[in-house]
Amino acid sequence: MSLDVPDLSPRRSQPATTAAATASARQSTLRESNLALVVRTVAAAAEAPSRAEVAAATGMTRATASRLVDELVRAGIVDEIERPAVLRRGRPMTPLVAGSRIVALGLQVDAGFLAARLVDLRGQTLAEHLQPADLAGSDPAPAFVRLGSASEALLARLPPDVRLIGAGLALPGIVDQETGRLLHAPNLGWSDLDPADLLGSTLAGLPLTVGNEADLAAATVSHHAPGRAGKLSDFLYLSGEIGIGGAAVRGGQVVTGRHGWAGEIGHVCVDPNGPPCRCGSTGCLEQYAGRHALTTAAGLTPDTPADQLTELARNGHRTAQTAITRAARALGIALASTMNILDIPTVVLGGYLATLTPLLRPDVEEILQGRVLSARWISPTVRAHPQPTAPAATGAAFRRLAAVVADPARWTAGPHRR
Amino acid sequence: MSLDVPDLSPRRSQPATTAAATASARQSTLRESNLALVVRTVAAAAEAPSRAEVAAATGMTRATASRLVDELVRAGIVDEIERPAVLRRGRPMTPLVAGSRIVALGLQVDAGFLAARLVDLRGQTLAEHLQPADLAGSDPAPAFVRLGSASEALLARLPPDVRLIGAGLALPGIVDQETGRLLHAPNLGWSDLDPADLLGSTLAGLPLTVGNEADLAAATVSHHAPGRAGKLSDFLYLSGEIGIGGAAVRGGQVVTGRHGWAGEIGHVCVDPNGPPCRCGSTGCLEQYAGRHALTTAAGLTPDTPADQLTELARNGHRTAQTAITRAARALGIALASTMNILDIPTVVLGGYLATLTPLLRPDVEEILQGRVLSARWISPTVRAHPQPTAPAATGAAFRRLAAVVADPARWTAGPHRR
DNA sequence: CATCTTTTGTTTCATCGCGAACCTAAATCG
DNA sequence: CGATTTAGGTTCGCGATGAAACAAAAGATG
Repeated sequence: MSLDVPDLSPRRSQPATTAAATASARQSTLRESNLALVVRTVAAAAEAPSRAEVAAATGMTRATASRLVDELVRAGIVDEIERPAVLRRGRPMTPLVAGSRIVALGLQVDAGFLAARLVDLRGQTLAEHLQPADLAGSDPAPAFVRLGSASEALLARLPPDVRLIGAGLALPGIVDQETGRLLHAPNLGWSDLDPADLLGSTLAGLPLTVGNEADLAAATVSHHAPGRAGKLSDFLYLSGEIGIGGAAVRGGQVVTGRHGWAGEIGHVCVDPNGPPCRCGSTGCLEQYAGRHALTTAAGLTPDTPADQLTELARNGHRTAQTAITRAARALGIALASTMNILDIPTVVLGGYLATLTPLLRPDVEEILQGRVLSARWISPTVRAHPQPTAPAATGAAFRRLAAVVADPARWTAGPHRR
Repeated sequence: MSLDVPDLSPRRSQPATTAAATASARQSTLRESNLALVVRTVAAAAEAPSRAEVAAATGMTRATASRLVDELVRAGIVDEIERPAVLRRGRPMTPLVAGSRIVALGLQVDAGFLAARLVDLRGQTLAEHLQPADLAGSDPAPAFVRLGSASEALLARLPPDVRLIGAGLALPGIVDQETGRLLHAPNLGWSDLDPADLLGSTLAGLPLTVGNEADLAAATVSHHAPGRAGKLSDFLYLSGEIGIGGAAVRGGQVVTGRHGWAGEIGHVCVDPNGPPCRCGSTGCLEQYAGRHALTTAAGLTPDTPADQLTELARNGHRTAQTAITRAARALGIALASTMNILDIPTVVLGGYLATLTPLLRPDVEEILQGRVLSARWISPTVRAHPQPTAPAATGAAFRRLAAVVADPARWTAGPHRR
């Protein structure tokens, strides 16, 4: 079961059908697979590799690797860059990197801001548009109109030779993966709306995928760029502005679940007799470690920044300390349950929780050590991952770009499939 | 990302390596993939298909399907069976089924019994050996010796033409997937031992995989036979004799986690102030809904059978009713957290919990409806799945046989790889 | 400075696996 | 008995990769 050999088995991306009615592999499938392997290899490499290095890394002959690279270069999915000044003996190589003319649009709607960002296959931001906005309880339509015109402005300045391959949208709520509808966003007070529809004509014709904010933010922790893995490939991710968004990453892939509703660690029950949550349940983690819950428990205004809370606690502010201890305890309990379910002993805290990590970590790790079944063999760890603004917008773009890495044949000039 | 096209990408069975250093696909890979597809198709089919039907189901030409089937028949992985009496017009077909001469040995050690079972690729039990045993707190060595001689007896009576492809062992505890060691089995009181070593010479040379009992029992819920999916492909599974074993199944695959420690739903925290658990934590689900906890709370002896408990509760036995309500409440809380993490709204209760399901279900489902975020769109359901004796032994055999379905080329006469 | 060595990348040809078209086998139907 | 229908085999061409020789472009060396 663990061969180091390619697996031509059918994709299980959609719910498994009853029978094993999946397409067989043919010669062209072989080529598609190897094209994808070359793109993955180029994208994942720390240093721009040559054709020969790609061949060595993949086990292909130089001939095959070269043929495939040529096709990818023609399609703009891989770029040849200037050869380096430092030369070794032998014919100088032609360094290969991911194509900078393959671009996706990443969008994010948050309770506090709107973001639109253009990202290329190398993971670099070409242009972005960020604007603060107080959207909690607002009418959704104007927000999407604003986001649409921001996108338009970005796209207008795009050089003519880039290929815009799609758009991704991150939303802080429950999204239906099939239809792309936002089912419920408690912090915004929005329910059952179709973002693709509300964004309107701006993005007409551009394929749009909608996803959960925490899931997409987590993707920027696990990946520096599309196809380039970060240091961590297995971790739980918690982020939150008002509530707590959660995601689980396994093998570098975000665990979205069949409908896209997995990873809601913020609504793991800490204490069934605890305070009521907006979600209708009681004692959810969010009610202890959410920003709102935390600042309120500390006797501060809801929008007190995290570093101020940290400073107060460090200077002996008793209620602040109690609130943080309470949050740490809740985090420990909820994360322990999550780790027992998922076998992922690493937690990454993002957003304002990243700032609080030094205060939270000792208590959380102690509780995890006592409550996680496998702690005796692998000690659970908590770490912070400070994010740039609107990481989920980048993550949304990554998700689209990852499709090019996974199946580049769809974007080459080759014979069109389906 | 969701094409109905085979995916030749490398297996991610082992932890993702840093770079994308995976083998490229070659012609032989194509063949291996299509061989596997044929085996899957034959194994999954409800009615034994002909070569032509295999071709139609997979999208291959009849020529290709026929070639591949021939090779599989030669290797004994697929069997041609007698043509049916009822004939249609045209040349009669040759029905194909999974090979009955490919056999695996499934073993299970439980606190209450030992089991050894020979299962073929069709999922049928060829022979089995079950014996009661009170192993809690016992010395592990004699138990494995007994299991070894039971296996020996089974293997001795095996016809000479069968191919024994391996053995699987189910244990009620934490197992290290890499090494196959049992790290900790609280109900047995065993720690850190090597089952392959203790089973000794009997199975020498036979590859042995060790797995968690609940994970393997869940595999028999999701699959009727190796490669033949059951009705459910996404569910949480709970079983327990003394404690509660848990497993999560997603897309027909048991979610084992990176180290094999996932799915420990029995140790999700229901109430941080609850009773202490053997695992070192407090308020685990097991302490409310485990058999021991349940019978004790009902004021009965620990080994009271489930149907007797049911009868008492139905006849108005107050403490029995209270105990069951308490268990249902705990199940609701723990399962709600699990569902929020995994996006799997179906629970299957096995073992003695299956018997109690009629009493538990109303309360559990009501709590789930209130605590699961996605319940408004998909209502969580609880169902029972009564199992035969030692289901995990069958599951352990299935796991080995599934390797043949996944990669039949390793068992054909073709050129040996690696 | 001419030549050797080394490494990259290309070209040519053989091999292998699948698809397409045609052919044979074995049954029912008329 | 021949026509029809369906299962399955045979032959040949195509496409993709591998192997090996070749061409290119640099430093190393005398």
